[in-house]
Parts: sequence; structure tokens; C-alpha cells
Amino acid sequence: MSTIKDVAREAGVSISTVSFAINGTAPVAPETKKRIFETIERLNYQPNSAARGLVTRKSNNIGIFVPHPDSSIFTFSGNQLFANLLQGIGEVAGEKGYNLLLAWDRPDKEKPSKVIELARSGSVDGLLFLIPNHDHTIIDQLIEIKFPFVFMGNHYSDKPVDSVDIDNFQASYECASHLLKLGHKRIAFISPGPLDFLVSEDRYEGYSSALKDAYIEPDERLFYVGDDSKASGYRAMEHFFASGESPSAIVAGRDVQAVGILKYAKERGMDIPRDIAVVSFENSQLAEMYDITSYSTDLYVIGNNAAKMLFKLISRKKERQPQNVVIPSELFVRGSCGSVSRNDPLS
Amino acid sequence: MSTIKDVAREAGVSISTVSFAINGTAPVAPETKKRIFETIERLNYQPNSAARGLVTRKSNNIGIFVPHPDSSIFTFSGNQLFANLLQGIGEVAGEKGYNLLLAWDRPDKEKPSKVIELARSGSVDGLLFLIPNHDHTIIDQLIEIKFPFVFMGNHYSDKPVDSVDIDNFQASYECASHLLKLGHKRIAFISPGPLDFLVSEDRYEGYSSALKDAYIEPDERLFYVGDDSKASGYRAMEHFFASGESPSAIVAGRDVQAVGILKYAKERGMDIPRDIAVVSFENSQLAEMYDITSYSTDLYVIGNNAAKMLFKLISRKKERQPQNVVIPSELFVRGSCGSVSRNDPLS
DNA sequence: CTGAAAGCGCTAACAC
DNA sequence: GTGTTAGCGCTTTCAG
Repeated sequence: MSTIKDVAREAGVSISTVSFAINGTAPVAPETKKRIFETIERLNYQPNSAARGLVTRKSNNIGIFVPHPDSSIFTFSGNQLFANLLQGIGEVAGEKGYNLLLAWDRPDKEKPSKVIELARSGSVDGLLFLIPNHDHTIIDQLIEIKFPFVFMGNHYSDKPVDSVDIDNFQASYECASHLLKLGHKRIAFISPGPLDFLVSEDRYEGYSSALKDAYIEPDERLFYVGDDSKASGYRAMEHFFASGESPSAIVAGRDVQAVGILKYAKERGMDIPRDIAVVSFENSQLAEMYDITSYSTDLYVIGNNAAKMLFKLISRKKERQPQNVVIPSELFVRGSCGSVSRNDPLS
Repeated sequence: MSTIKDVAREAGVSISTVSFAINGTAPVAPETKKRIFETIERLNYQPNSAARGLVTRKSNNIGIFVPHPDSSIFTFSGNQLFANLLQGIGEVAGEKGYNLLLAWDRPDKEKPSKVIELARSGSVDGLLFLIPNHDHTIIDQLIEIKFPFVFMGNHYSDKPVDSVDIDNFQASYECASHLLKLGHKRIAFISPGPLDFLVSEDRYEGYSSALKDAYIEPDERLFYVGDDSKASGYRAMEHFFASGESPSAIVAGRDVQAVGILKYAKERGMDIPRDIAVVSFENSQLAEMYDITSYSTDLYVIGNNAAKMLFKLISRKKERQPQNVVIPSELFVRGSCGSVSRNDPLS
């Protein structure tokens, strides 16, 4: 592997001139520049990233911190979504000449967090978080060392943390309102994940606010904690119909849950949307596939904005108030909620 | 951020002793060692990766080269699969203290490949490839500079390249044979992707060999080039049934195609498996969901083996013959092929 | 067992 | 415009 020294020697200039030519950090005579670039080409020279990083104090990597791939949340309950996110991030990273370091935490909580290690060792210049809940241990440490990071699909109200997310409260409020407008009174709610996920909390509050604004008290029998499985949607239905207070509509937490609901309905000979109206979140391929009304959560846009924000943080000198960017999103009305005609679930 | 110097000063030893203690590269008195580690803890010291990389000539990163996330192949036509792969790779990388650098190529072919840049700049110590076809430009360069890399889900017969994959010829042969054994004579084939994907070629050859071994000549009217969409399965059916030679069974290239086939059949009132038997590949969640007989392609195992192989290459001093590791896989028989009873597609 | 010192490849003053 | 040179933080001989 050739070094900057080799290039300098071969081109008959000093190493600083080569460096200036490569980085544009000082004017170099066109003639000289040409000679240098020819030599670089000929020697297949590529600056050593470690050497460069050592002096610039930049790794040119940004870390993306995701849940452990073993954990089912990693799939985000629909394919394509993670690809969308990566693309959104990758586009801006690529522009800036940055690479993406993918990391998740060790299963054992004994060792220090991988994130902190990456930050402290200078392996990454900033971090993008895609975790559903709040890990204060990590956050506090990052804030303390003033390390740049942005949360995606999650936000903090009690700590100065930058984030990009949709407005889950509003989204859920609209979903419930849509069903209320269609005349439903007994509307059930399935959380997208465990209750300690911020998204679960926000969505529940949006849902219950909508009901309350319509003078309907949320019924705890019509509440179910879901997860990212089809089965949880199915089980939610079992739960609701065993509770004695059968719902006429459901706000599901994820498209995949809605599919479970559809299955339950089909088995019981219930018609969607006549007997049960369904509204969900994600607006994924599943929603299209099964003709489910669903509220979009565009991960491409979220990733894109989060990355842009992170780069601002990385290059910023002076402190600044953290921002919580809200990505506009909307309800995609399909057959499952009864306001438009319903297609076959297999179409 | 504290450096090794700070630790040395605070612990009252020289920096080399600190280095020895951290890396275990020389014996250090237990007493001294204890003092050093306490200081490290207190200062939150973490060795700078660039400085370390500069002298050790290791980045402790391995690159995973994937298709551009914009391209639909990125999704591998089923969720979870990419997560499985990452987990397989991540487990062995984590053990070795390596991080994962995710990269894909720029859409414009003008600039030099990102891969080569990563390799030459020392940003990664090895590369794992997850691309469906053969890019000789890149391969040749990597071979020339003796850079360690392994192909996943793909292999080379004409170049000395290490790879980990299932035996697609064999898999496809078995799929077709299974249908032949059930008495089918008119068996159609849908490729999993474009014909320049090696996997498409291998699968077609496996399929046609099985037919020929049963004295059946593959009918070109029963051949269709699919992709990773449900629609391509649907269109394949339109094609087959318009061709004048309706098939009684299909070897689909991907589970998602099989779903498209199911849709077509349902719309036309055809019964699966009575009117059309379907066998597919991937054995993904879709296959389970829709009760599709499918041949497994376990990405966890592929990733795991590829990573292990790559680390062997990285640490190896002397040259060695490239290996093509074949991961055992098998046909998961479900309702769609007619040899077991069929469940409802929504279960 | 521990310390002194060279040097990895590069950037960025600073001279000229 | 270009060259000289001092480090960046670490590992690793080599002495002692």
C-alpha cells in the first residue's frame, strides 16, 4: 500500500503539497496538481483513514445504534422499513463522505455499553439511535462528554436530546377521530409494543384524548398490549371479545397486528369493515397488501432528517437548544375502516 | 477525552506499561496493573481507535457490502432475513472486538468503487459481500491487493474467491423432484431475480436437471423471470396461463412470488394445491404465514460462517486455496404443494 | 517488570 | 506556491 510519501517522491514534490492538493487546504499550481493526481492514480494511492483520523480527530463514521438483531423489534414489523431508514441516512452520509457503522448492545449488561466505547474511542463522530425506549445511563454519559447524537422514532421530554419522529400523539388522535367520525363508539386500542416504549405511551394518549373529546371514556377492557407479531393482534381480539365489551373498531399499533386481527375476524366469520373497522400504523407493504387503513411512519424521511441534524451537531461549535423535529405524516385510508370499499385481503 | 499519557501520569507509570497492561502484551505486576485499571476507570479512558489503528494497521472494522438500499433486492423479499444475517455476522465480529461497517456502492459508476476505497484506506480489515451478481472489476482489484473478502449467498467458479452459500442447484433440483414425485409433469419455473444473478442460473439448472432426469423436457413457455415482488409471481401466472401450456405446479423463486401466485389462483377460483401446487425458496415468515412449502436459505448460518471464514483470512499469513462453503438446507413441506393438508392462507 | 524513544501516515502551522 | 517539521495517541522494540 502506497503512502503520501511515495506519492510525493514520485511526483517530485513535498508531502504537504500532496496533502494540500488532495484536501484543497492550500492553493497548488495547476501543473503540480495534475502531476500529483496522475501519480495518485498510478500508485492507487488512498489516504490512510487511521492516520488522517488521528490528526483530524474525525473518524468519518457515524454510528447507527439499533436493537439487537435477535430481538424481534429489529425487524420493525415490516420489511423494507429498515432499508428505507438506511437509505435516508446513507444519502446524506455519502454526500459528506461518511461511512455507517452499525452497532447494537451486548446482551450482557455487565460490560460497558458498546455505544460509549464507540464514542470514547473516536470510532464514530456521531450517533443515530433507533431504540424504542429511554436508556438514561447511556444518554447521560453522552451528554456529559458532549457527544453528538440524534434519536430517531423516539424523543425525550425530560432531557436535552435531539430527535426526529412523527407526532405519535397526533397520529393516534387522528386515527381514533377517523373511526369516531364513522360513528364508532366502542373503539379498542392495541399498543405497538411494551408500555415503556415511548411510542406506546404517546399513541395511547392520542387515542384516549380523541375519545374524551368525543365524550367517550376509554374502556380498559378495550386496551391491549401488543408487540410486533401478527399473533398479538389475534390475541388482542380474543381478549376484547372475551371481555364482555366487544369493540366495533380497533386502533392497531402496527400493520402486522392488523393482519392478526383480520385473521381472527375471518375465522369467526366477521366482516371487515362491517363488523370490525381497523386502523393501523406504519402504512407498510402489509397495509397495502391487506387493504388496511394505516397511518404512515416514513422511515426514509426520518433517517434523512436525523442524519442531516446529526451532521449539523457534529460541525457545530457553540451549544444550541436541542430540537425535536416532527415529520409530517398522514392517514392512508383503505378498505379496512369502512370509509372506502374493501378489497380482498389477498389483493 | 483522556489519553494514555493521562492514565500513565495519574497512575505513576510510563505509557508503555499502561499499554502492556491494557493489551496484555507484556507482564505487568499485579499491583501496578490494579492501579492502572483503577485510573482508567476513573478517567473513563478508552484507547483512541485511530491512533491504535495507525500503528497496528488494523481498523477492527469489517465491511458488509450490500446492494443499494434503494434497489428492491435489498429487502431480500422478506423481513427478518437481513436481521438474521446481521446477527450471524455480528456474533462473531463482537467476539473479536470488531465493528460492522455497512456500505453500498454509489449509484453513479463514475467514481471509483466505495469498496475499493474502504479497502485501500484501511477503513476495514476485510469485506463481506452480499451482492447477487459478479462484479469482476472490484473482485480483480481486491484479489490483486490480496484483500480478505468472502461472498455470501453467491459464489465464483472462475475466480479464486471464498464464499458461503447454500447449494442452489441441489435445492432447486429437490424442489422440482418433490413436485415430480407428486405426479406433476407440467412444472413451471420462476427465477428469483434477473438471469445474471448466479442464484437464478443455478436454480434453473437444478430445476431443469430434475425434469430431464424424469425424462421431461423443460418447456420454455413455463419459464418466467421473476423479481422480489409479489406482482412478479402474479404476472408469471398470467404468462403461464396465456402460453397455452398451463402448468400444474410451480417452482417459485421466492416466497413473495408464491404469495402472488396464491393471489392469482384465488382470483381465478383455482385451488392450491389441488389445481396448482407451489414450492418456493427462503422459508421466510411469509412461507409460514401462507402455508407455502419452501426451501430454507438460512441467512443466520450463512452470515455466521462467512464471518468466521473472513476472520481466518484476516489472520492468515500464508496463502491458501479459496473455499466454497455450502450450508446445508432443506425443504419445509407445507400445504401449498399438496403432500400435506393445506391451511387457510390467512392463518 | 518498567521506562525511553522511535515511528505508524497524515495534517497544518510556519517558513521561505 | 511549496517545503520543513512538529505532533496526533498509540504500540513496540530495546535497555536496564
